[in-house]
Amino acid sequence: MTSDATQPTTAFCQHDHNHCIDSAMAQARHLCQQRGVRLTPIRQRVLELVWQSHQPLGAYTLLGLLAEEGFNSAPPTIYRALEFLQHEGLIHKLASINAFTGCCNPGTPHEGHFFLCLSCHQALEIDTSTLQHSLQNSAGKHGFSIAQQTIEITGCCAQCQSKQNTENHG
Amino acid sequence: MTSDATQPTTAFCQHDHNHCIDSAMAQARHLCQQRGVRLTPIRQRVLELVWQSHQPLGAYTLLGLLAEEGFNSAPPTIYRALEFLQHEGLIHKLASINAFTGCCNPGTPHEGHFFLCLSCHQALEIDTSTLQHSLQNSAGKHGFSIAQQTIEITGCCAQCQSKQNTENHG
DNA sequence: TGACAAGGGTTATAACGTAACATAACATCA
DNA sequence: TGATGTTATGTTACGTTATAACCCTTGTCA
Repeated sequence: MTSDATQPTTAFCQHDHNHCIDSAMAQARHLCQQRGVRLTPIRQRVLELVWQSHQPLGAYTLLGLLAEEGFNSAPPTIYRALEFLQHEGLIHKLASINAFTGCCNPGTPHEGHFFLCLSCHQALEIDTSTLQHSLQNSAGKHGFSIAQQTIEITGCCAQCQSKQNTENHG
Repeated sequence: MTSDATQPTTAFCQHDHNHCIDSAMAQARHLCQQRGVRLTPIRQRVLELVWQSHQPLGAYTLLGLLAEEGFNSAPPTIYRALEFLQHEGLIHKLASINAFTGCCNPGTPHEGHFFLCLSCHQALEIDTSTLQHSLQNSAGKHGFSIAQQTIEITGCCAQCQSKQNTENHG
């Protein structure tokens, strides 16, 4: 098995993640202002924490992180913040692992479709326009009207695969 | 909006469900025997209950049903049975609603892909070979090796849509 | 017949999520 | 300015989903 294929820049690749965070936060502030909704300190901090993590975070993990910073929060607080962020399209929930991750493209409304690496636990949001098409096609055949999509594919990312190959052959 | 399109026979249509259950149970018994694994009374009853229900069942609902029948079970019992049935490909778990549903085609290993109706709460397992193809394609581009797929599409089934139309216009 | 594996019983608890009510912060307008 | 309504957050309690850990029973087989 070779890994010569050129790969797009994704969560699975080395990159300046601080840049991602800054830009995501700026975009979030912009969108909220535009829409006349309030990105309060808690909401903002939750979004930052989600973005800072290299893997999707659970609600209670976030709760713990907030507690460390002096936010005196109980579960409802965090779930409200997460609900707000989801509603504004700033984060996605990963139902299969009960965790949340930042949305890479919050400007345009879309469903979150993900590859989840079982090894490094990172989530890669994928663009699936063709997949979308065949789903709509299938829905049409059954007369089904689509509301929301949960598409979460687990497996092993390219990085982890090559790591494992190195270990096995080294 | 018209609803003239011919539709396949699915969970969303009227049909003799007893026949479904019988045939599913027979197939399960056959598969387990073939594989040398034991379809014990509890496992068998759980599978039947899942099939008897017109909508996916949660673990604790199943627990309640078993309790009514004198099975003196606690959560671990039911989760073990569900794990077994999942492992043998006899049921699927719907992660987005924490519920379980019978697999329509347990002989051939495959992933469960579902339409979930938000109105009648029924689940329709769909065949998605084209979707499969575009997923594999996308995975290939990212060097991602797929293990397991969670594809759960919520919305409104044809039956419920036409019911709602009737109500609105009647 | 005793070692072993598999299945299930039992207790306890972890992890995830929400209802309901109280309070604080903010806006706005007489 | 302060009465009022709205939105956001704090707080308590509890509901729901899932698993860890340990033990006992039963069947199998050398």
